[in-house]
Amino acid sequence: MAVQKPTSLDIAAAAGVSQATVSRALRDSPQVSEETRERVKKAARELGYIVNRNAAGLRTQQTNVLAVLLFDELGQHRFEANPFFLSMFGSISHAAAELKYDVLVTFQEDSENWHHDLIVANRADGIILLGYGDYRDSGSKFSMLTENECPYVLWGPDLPELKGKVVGCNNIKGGRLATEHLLSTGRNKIAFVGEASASSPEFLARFQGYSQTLTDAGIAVDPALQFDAHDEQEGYLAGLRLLASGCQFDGVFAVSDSIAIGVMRALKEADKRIPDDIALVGFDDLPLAAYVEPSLTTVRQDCKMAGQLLVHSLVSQIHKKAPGQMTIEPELIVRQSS
Amino acid sequence: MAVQKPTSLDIAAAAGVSQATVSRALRDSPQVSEETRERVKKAARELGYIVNRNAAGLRTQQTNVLAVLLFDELGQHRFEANPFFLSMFGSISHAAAELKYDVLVTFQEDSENWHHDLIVANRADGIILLGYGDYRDSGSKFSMLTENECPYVLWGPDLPELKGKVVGCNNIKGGRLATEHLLSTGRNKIAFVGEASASSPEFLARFQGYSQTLTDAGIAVDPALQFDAHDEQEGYLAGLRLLASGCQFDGVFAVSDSIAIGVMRALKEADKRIPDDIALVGFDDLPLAAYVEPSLTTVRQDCKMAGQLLVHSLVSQIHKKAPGQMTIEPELIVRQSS
DNA sequence: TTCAGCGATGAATACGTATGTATAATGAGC
DNA sequence: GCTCATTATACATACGTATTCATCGCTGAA
Repeated sequence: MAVQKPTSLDIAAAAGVSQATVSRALRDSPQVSEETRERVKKAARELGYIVNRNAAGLRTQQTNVLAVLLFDELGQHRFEANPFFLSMFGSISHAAAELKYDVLVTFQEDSENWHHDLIVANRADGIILLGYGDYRDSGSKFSMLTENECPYVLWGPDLPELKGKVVGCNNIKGGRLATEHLLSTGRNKIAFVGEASASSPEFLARFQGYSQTLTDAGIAVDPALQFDAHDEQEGYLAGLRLLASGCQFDGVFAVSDSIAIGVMRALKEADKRIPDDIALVGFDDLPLAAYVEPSLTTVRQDCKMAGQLLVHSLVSQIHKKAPGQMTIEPELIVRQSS
Repeated sequence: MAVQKPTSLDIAAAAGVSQATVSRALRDSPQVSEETRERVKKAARELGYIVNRNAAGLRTQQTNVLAVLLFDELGQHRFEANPFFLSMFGSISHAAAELKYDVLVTFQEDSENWHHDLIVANRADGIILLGYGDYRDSGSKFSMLTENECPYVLWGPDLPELKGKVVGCNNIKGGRLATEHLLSTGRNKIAFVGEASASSPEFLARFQGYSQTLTDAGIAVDPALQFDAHDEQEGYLAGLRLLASGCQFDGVFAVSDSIAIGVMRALKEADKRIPDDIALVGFDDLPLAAYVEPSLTTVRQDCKMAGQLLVHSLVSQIHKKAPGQMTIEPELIVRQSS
C-alpha cells in the first residue's frame, strides 16, 4: 500500500531500542518505562507506523474481526426493504469500533451452507447472525458452530435451546403494548395478522402478548380474527380475507410494519377510514411507517441498543466472560393510524 | 476457534507429501501432478482444513479484503434513510465474494480523519468510499491515498481531478429524463429543488440536465423557480417558499426522493392536487417512493450494477489493470405523481 | 551408455509481530 | 563492599503460509 511501509524494526532503529521494546511500548505494557514508551510512540507517529494485522494476528491467533452474517433468503430486495437490520448494523459497527474490532460482512443466501460459515468464522473471532429466519430444529442447526467452539450470537427469539446466544426484543411485551393501546382507544374486536406458530417464534411471542392482554381484559381470543402473513403482499391478502370474512372488527394488530402496510392497503381499497372505522398498529417502526398515510402507530425496537448488546455479548463470549443484558424493551409509538 | 485447527503441515502428513506441495496443490499450481493434487485436496476436505488468512496474508502481503468506508456525516439516521447505499452495499458484497474478496465495513463520521483511512487501508487491499459528500478541493483530499499508492474508488460525480477513481450515474442524463418527462406531460413551468452549485457536483449535473432540456425546448431557465434543499425537511421548506413566491409552476423536479417527499408534504398542506395541479419527479427510487401518496415518479439508479462496477474497477486497480466501465445509466420510473 | 532436459517434489526461508527467557543496570540492606 | 531483589531492555523463537532454490527420477537424443 504505502510505498514502503515501516515495520516495528524500523521504529526500533529510529528510537534506538529493540523490536521487542517497540512492540511492548505500543501495546502499553507496564514492563517498559514511561520515557522509552514516549520515545517509541513518537518515532512510530513520525514514521507513520501501523501495526501489520496479519503478522499480529498470526502471532496472537486472533483477528480482531467480528463477522456479520446476513441471511437474506428473499434476495437482495428483502434487505433493502428491511432498514431495521441496517440501523442495527450501524450500531454494531460503532460498538465494535469502540472495542477495537473490525466488522466483516457477508451476505448469506443459503442458510444450510455451514461450511461457508466456518470459513467466515476462520477469518473472525466471532460471528453475529442477522435475519436468520427459520428456527425449526434450531438447536442442531447451530451445533457446527458450537462444536467448533466458535463464539456466536444471533438476533432473534428467546428460545431455551439457544440460551446465552440470542439477543432479542421482549416480543411478548411488544404484543401487549400494541394490544393494550388498541383497547385503551376503545377497540375490543381486535384482529391479529401474522403467524402464530413455532416456526416464527418472534411472531408467536407477539401473538402471546396479544392474546394475554385480551384474556386479561376479559375478551375472548377469536381464531376467526387471526390471519397468516409474512410480508406486505401477504398482509394485503390477509386484509382482503379479513374483510371478506364478514367478521366484525374495529382494530388490527399486525406483527410487522410491512404487514401492517399491506393491511392498510386492503382497508383503504375497501374505503374503510383509518383510524375512525378501524385502528391499525404495526411492529418495528420502519422509517416508512412515518410516511404512509395515515402514519402508522407501531412498536419500536431500539436497534441501536440491540446492536450494542449483540457486540457486547459476543465479545464477552470471546473473552469467556459472562454475558450481560440480552433483551431490549419495546416502545409504543403512537401515530395517526390508531 | 476450532478445538485444534489443522495446518497445512497436518494435511502434508495425511497426504504423505511436503507442506510445500500442499500449498501448491490447494492453490492449483501447475507444478503439482493431477494425482497428488487430488490426494491433497481429499485430505484437506476430510480434516476440515481452512487456509489461515493471517499467515497467507503475511506471506503474500495482501489481505484479500476490500474496505468500504461509509461517510455518514448526518449520523446514523441518514444511512437509515438512505437505502440506496444499502442496496449498493449488497451488490458490492456479492461482487466481491465472486472475486474471493471479503468486505470490511467502517462507518466514518469524520471525513477529515485520513489517518484512520490509512489504518483501514492497511487492513485491506483497496477501499471503496460511499456517501462522501463534500467535493470542494477534492483533488487534495484524496492525495493521502494517492501518495500511499492505495487503490480506491468512490461513488460520486465525474470530476476530472478524480479521473479513473469515480463510479457514478450519468446525472446529466438523469436530469434530462426527469425534465423531458415533465415536458411530455404538458408541463412547461418546471421548478427545480436541490442545489445547483459545485459543492454538490451530482446535484449540479442533474441541474444541468434540467436546464439543457428546458433550453432545448425553447423554455427560459428561470432562477426564480430554483430553490436549495438537501433533505426532506429542507425540501418541505423549499416547497413552502416556492408556494409563497407567487410564481406560477405546474411541475417540480427534485434532485432526490427525500427532497421530493418534503416538497410533496408542502404541496399537500397547501391543498395542491398531485399530479393534477402540479406534477412531481424525484431521483433515486427509494423504496419509500412507491409507498408515499401519490406514489412518486422518479429516476432510478441501478445500484446493483453500481456496486459491481465499484468492485471491478477497484480490483482492476489492485491488479494494475485498466479500469472498465465507470458509469451507469439512469432510468425513469413513472408513477402517480406525474 | 551418457547426459541434457524436464517434471514433480522436498528443503529452506522470510513475511512482521508478540512474548518467554536471559541479561544488564540499579538500588537497598546488611 | 557484597548480595539480592527489582527493573528495563535485548535476544530468540514461533505463529502458518507461499515461494525460491535444490534435488531426484525419468525420458529421449546423441
